[in-house]
Amino acid sequence: MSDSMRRRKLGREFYLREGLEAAGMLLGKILVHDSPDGLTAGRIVELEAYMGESDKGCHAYGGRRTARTEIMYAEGGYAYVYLIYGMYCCMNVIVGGKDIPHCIFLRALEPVEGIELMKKRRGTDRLRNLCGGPGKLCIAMGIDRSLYGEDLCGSRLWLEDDGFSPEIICGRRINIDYAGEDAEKDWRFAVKGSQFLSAKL
DNA sequence: GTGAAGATTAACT
DNA sequence: GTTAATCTTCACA
Repeated sequence: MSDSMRRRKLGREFYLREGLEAAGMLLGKILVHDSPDGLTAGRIVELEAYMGESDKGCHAYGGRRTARTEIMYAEGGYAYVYLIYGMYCCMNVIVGGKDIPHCIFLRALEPVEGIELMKKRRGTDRLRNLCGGPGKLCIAMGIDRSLYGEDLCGSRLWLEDDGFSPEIICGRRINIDYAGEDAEKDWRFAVKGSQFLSAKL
């Protein structure tokens, strides 16, 4: 393949932009986790933007700053991993500058590397079922809360650009009815035509 | 210290 | 379409 297909790790500067711009840029990028069990990687095909203190759907809405949301106030380029419903982990990428708690919630990945390991972790052979949802992708990638606050410019968990520039479609975010009028915002983004989305857009 | 609610999923009817 | 599983986090006392 040509040089443009070579993957390169995204640097700190990539994450220092506001949420909606970062969302568009992150779509189609590759998430890589070098775990003790092996390396897994997946292309981001679906995500949602959470726009900080003014976004009712965001954990940092209204300036809420607790042990859990603390990492969102750091500068961009860190992982925000949390447990939901006592059973599943979800992963976010922190973007924006220091004290600007924008984040990108990863909803679905397309498996790229370490697929056998993903199948083993998920207990299924169906490719489309490996990473098609926020909880699923964390299981498949081996992401848990030990990666809370992990530096995405480090060597355990990071994002890569392989030159792929997807056609982007957008729609309303999912399952945040409690967010009132902010639940109406078209802040969910996906790669058009991908077979790996968590829900129809 | 106590209690209510949740950025989900899979298995139901 | 509805619901149980399951436990951390946060708000209040």
